[in-house]
Amino acid sequence: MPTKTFLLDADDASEMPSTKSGVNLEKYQSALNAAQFEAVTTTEGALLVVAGAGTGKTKTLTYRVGHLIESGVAAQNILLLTFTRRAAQEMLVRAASFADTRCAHILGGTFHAYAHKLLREYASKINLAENFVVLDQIDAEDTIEIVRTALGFNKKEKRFPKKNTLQRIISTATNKQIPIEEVIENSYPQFFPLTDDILKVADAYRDYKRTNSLLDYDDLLTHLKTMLETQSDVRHRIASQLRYVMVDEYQDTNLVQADLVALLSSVHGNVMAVGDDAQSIYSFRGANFRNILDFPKRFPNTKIIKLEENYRSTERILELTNSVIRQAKEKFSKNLYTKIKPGGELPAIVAAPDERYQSRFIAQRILELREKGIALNQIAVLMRNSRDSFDLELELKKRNLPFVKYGGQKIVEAAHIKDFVSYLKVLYNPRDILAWNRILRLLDGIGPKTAQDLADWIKTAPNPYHFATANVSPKYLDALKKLGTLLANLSQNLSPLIAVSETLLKYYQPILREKYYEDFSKREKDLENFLGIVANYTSLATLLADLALEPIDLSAMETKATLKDESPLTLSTIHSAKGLEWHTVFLINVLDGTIPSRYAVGETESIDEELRLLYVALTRAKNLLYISYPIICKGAEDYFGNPSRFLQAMPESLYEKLLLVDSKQVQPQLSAPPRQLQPPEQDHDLPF
DNA sequence: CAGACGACATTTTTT
DNA sequence: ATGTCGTCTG
Repeated sequence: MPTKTFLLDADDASEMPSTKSGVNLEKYQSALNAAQFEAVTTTEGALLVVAGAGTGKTKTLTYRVGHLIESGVAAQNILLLTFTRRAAQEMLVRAASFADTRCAHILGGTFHAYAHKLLREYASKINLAENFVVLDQIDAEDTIEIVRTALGFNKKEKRFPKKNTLQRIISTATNKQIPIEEVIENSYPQFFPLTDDILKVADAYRDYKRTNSLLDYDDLLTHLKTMLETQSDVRHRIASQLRYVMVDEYQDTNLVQADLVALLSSVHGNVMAVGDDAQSIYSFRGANFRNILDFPKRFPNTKIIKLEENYRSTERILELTNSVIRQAKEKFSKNLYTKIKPGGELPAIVAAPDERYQSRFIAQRILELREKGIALNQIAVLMRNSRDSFDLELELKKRNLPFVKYGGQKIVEAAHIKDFVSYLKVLYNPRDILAWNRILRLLDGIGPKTAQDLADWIKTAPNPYHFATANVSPKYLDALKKLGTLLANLSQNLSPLIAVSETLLKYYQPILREKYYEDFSKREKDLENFLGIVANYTSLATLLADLALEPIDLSAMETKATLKDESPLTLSTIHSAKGLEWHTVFLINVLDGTIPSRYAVGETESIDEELRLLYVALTRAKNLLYISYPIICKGAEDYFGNPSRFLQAMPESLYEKLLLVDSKQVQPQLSAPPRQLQPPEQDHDLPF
């Protein structure tokens, strides 16, 4: 007998929180200012909160969750989309502590993670294998390489774009929702004559993903969007459940994500976006700060609330940051002010003779601050590029200052971790062609071609672990059999996961030593730490999904593992510092060409984005702010670096200059001597 | 066809 | 400093 589904409309009348009856609003009123309070209590309809840096954006979201839960809304009816999982968890823990433990159970996470969850659930609705594989960026590049080679473009043209360029072109087109031709024309004019071939690669890549059930990051969003657009019953089911949808960092969403927000909130229409157009720093990922301006157009009758009172920074810091954002060509109407932190120390601009001096200055200043009782975890060093801190890291290690670094290479992107994870992937999904490809090439005598041939066999083999039935040369049959038997045995019993991993590590270790003989011990330590992460998981599926969707910073893992007592100092890229704050912030390498990045120079739009990036960095500081750059930079040849053009445009009254003088080499002062800083006592061990 | 070696270019930021 | 490409050898 055929069964039909009858969809009931959301029953608002009966589910409605008994308006504010059970909620003690005084608690909220006393903790929030008027604008924040309004944002928290405006629960119905569309709401846009334009929140300047440090104006209590997170607090507002946190309290809003608390308020909804205390009003009787069930946790599974609230969705909070954030930029990182870290951000979501922090908010939920906070909400749980002041309001109700149920706060911890609301739906949420990143767009990608939430999309992933829904797609697993509804995969069958869009002809997607339930055990589809999520490709991280490296996987995506490797896949593109496979189709590129299959198309023969690897030898044909000398200057054919490389796999990561191809990946970027394709991804940019998706994220900005523009044709690939346009991306090439705008950003990669040198490849314009090859447009047709690039399009062929893009098509082949899409087909390859579809036949092999592979989804890259962009697919997670676009597949969900397509599903919600075309399957109205699914959309209705999902959106009915989501009575309240909240989106953090809306200025960094792209068009696809904006569409998703609309689709997810299409039944109830209770959607809140929080963001700051002045802090939009992800245009390279398709984000457009104009999205936030378009929000009211997309959702008619949007109520707009502005948060402009800053609680984070001192008046001196705010004056400087306000002047920075005023340099933007596209102006923003924002006027941050402070009532509670008047005055303060002038921010300092530090011209260090070279990078070594810069590092010594920072290390020494941090030690002084610690003496004064500022905890290390209240201090951060920020930089434009992850590698800008290498010299400083050496200095910090030398002085035994513990630090955690965020940004830069992700643990799963390191080749040896990727190798190891591939074994796990093959256990999870024996048809994971990409993972097979990787681990097969680790065997002696198997190169790209043989690996590809074997992968083709695996695709249809009745038992992919049973290589005896494959038609392979005896040269490597033994090695294959050994691998196959190991995997077959492990797949019989996947728990405990940590035991499986240890067995695999034993198998992989000799390969690792052979392949990376130059630095295998460092890599072995990485793997050891990685097993520590694995130990927290019981489900292989969850582990693999988390690795793809919430990549862990390699060095963060490394340092966390070695930390003992003192809570560490933070080193972070500006991008990874979003939403965070510290008592003291150092921003290093503020050079023209670094920030603004030399790749951004030329276009007003990208220069503005670099300026916003600087703005984000400076607005992280609560009390002390140091901006530094080396005068002499090292490269193939040493050269004179120019301070960032943004610094040169700052009014001189808003900062003080700091000149570093080595205590051993007292130099004659040229003009009025700025404040001097004494170098460390133990400088005798420095190479001067 | 695998693997080693040398030339060459190439360097953001992240889910 | 690193990865990628082409070329050569076995």
